[in-house]
Amino acid sequence: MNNTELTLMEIYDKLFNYYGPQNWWPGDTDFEIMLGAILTQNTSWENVEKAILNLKPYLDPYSISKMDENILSVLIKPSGFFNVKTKRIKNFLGWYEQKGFSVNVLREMKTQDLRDELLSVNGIGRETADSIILYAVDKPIFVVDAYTKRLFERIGFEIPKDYDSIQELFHSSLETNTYLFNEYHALIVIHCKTFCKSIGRCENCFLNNCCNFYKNK
DNA sequence: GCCTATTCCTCTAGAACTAA
DNA sequence: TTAGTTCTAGAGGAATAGGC
Repeated sequence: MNNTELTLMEIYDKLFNYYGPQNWWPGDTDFEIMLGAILTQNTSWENVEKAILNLKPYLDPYSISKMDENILSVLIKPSGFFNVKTKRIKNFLGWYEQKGFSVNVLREMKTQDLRDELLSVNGIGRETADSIILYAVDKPIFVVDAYTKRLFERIGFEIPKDYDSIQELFHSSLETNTYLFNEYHALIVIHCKTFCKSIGRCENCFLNNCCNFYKNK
């Protein structure tokens, strides 16, 4: 149910036509993407890039898993929450080691099983788990974040409160396609950073003619 | 057991203020 | 008036505590 005449696919087309392909996630390796998914929690991507730059000489799971926690926390300091994130990275690597540090092992798992296992790791929540599954493991799962809720609520969709219900809304409305989910989430992020900020820049937004938030201003 | 509110910690954007 | 600096509120995901 929604209060807009547009479908989720039509909104995707509008975003894609305006911004073009985003080709996320910005990482050189699958492992870098996984780390980035943890480091980007509560932080802007610019600061994550600084932390990843510090980690570049050690960017393989073996090196990071052996690294002293104090050193790791210093290296990831630019991304904020460095003490918390150090523990989360170590927890994740403890789980990843059981998989032989192999992304191919993850690819062979059923998506739901993989997600359940990731969520059982202390420090990995829904958004982080889904980001890893979509962008590092290349499995089709829609990543929901605060931008997603804000954008579609403003447009006029009746967005459920809980994460899984929002995700189900997208899964049931869109083709199950890794590239589509990848691009859609990236486009939502860039749109919310450009126009649909907490204080919206609606006057210049190309979606304002179909946005309830703008019409009711 | 499930749901909600609070806490954690740091950065950023924007507002407010000061000095030239 | 402008430029530079300082201050403040808000954003962000996950864990945890507390209430139902």
